[in-house]
Amino acid sequence: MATDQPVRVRFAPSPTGFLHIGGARTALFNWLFAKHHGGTFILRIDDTDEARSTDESMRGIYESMEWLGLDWDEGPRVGGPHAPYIQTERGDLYRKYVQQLLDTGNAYRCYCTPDELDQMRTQARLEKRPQGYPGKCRHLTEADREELEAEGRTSTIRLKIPEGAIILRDLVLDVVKFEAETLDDFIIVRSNGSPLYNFTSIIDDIEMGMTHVIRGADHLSNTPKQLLICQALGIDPPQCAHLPMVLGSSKGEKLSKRHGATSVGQYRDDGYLPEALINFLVRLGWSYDDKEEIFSVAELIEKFDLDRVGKSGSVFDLKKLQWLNGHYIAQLDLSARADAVIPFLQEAGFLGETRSRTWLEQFVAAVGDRLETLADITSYSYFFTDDFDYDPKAVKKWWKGDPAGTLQGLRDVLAAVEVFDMEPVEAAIWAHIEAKEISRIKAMQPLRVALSGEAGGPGLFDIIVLLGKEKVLERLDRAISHIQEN
RNA sequence: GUCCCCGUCGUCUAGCCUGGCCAAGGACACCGGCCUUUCACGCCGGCGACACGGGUUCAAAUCCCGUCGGGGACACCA
Repeated sequence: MATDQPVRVRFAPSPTGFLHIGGARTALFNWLFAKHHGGTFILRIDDTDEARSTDESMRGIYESMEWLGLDWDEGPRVGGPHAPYIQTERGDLYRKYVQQLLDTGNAYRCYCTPDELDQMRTQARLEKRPQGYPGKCRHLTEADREELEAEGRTSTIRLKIPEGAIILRDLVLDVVKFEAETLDDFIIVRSNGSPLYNFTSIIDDIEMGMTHVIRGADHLSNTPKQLLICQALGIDPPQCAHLPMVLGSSKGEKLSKRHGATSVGQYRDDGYLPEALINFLVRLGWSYDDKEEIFSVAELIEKFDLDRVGKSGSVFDLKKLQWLNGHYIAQLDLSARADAVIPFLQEAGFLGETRSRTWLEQFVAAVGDRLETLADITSYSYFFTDDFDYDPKAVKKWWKGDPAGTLQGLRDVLAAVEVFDMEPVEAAIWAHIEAKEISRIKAMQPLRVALSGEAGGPGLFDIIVLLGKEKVLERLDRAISHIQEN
């Protein structure tokens, strides 16, 4: 537990699915911790469950981490002094530790079959006894073993749990005490010879020189087991820090699909910016002070540390993510914002006809800070298509009195504007309004509804200029006849 | 059931270690107002919490005990 050593931390997902929000938060905390302390951030793939692990998941995880900007100093694709970083590729590296455990009497072979184990568990449950392994094969003699093996039985290897208390000094939770007797002799090697997570994970942590293990609180009950393995091996374990859970609702449930999107990739596809997600995620369990809410990655690297991580679980609040996202989108300069928004416009089929880069940037500028997600850009469809309806509420409120007459007046004025630029258009409309002695709003809003179908949105002159003279007159004619027909 | 963790506004949290500065601060959301050609932004204001019960103390959100509530883990999953 040499805390004066250079920090080495890891994120060790199992590739059984996409990168989950909770996993991303864990990865982020590890990454920030490493960066803050000038240490090394390692990505390791804990895929000892070969049945559930897929290459696709692995690629998805890399991709999501790269998108978030969580680059790893050692790990798959980049290599490193402890390569390979994929557990199933680490061969029989674990074997010598198993042998040592066996030789020192800290582990033993168990010949119970899964069926027998299952029965014991069911029985224990019925009798309301602890459901852990009762230690049946713990005291087998050499002769017993030979007999069992002669029957053709294969064996798993279990760790022999000693007596006494296990004291965990957690960087987040402080001191947590476990009684060894409440743990059972758990399996560290399957009957087919492959090692299990609780074993490989801590062995790799040691092999790879991790100074800290920062992971979700859902791993807390694994920790005493791993500590015991270290103890049996006579090795100093890394420092632990258990992060509070990310919850899905105020009911305290673990975040799941029921509460909305749970994968990092989904948020990317929904139009969230990585910097917004990072900022949001970091505040789930970590705070800096009683004021600051918005942090750039650089600031986080400077400010993040484990001592300001809280203990209680936090609910994923989409509203707050949206607010942050809106903030970061507004932060983007015009060109970057246009770039960011293009894929979403394409996806919606709005960029079919050629639009000039200039037009696009003017459009994005007109939309301004009205976006909470990049995908929100598609709600401004009337800039791209004539296929829109008049919002009934907008119609009711703004097409009152003699709307057709009002619009006709505006149409005539606009038709007379030669150069359809902002200044002349604006001047013409102002002049018309003054001449007619009507209030601005009573001319502007009906016009807005006619051009966009809506009562809100970007500046009206922006809309007019962006649409162009032809479109504007066309839509005015359409609105006028619509009004007359209804 | 057993073991472990957690418990401040609806939500994220500051404060808790080192009791008094807290008739509990900020942020999101919500509500109202201002700004404005609309919407949004922004600004101003409002609503709103120490789970409960004991104890210690001159004084408790802060320390102690208990209760209740929530969660996690109890696999030849990770």
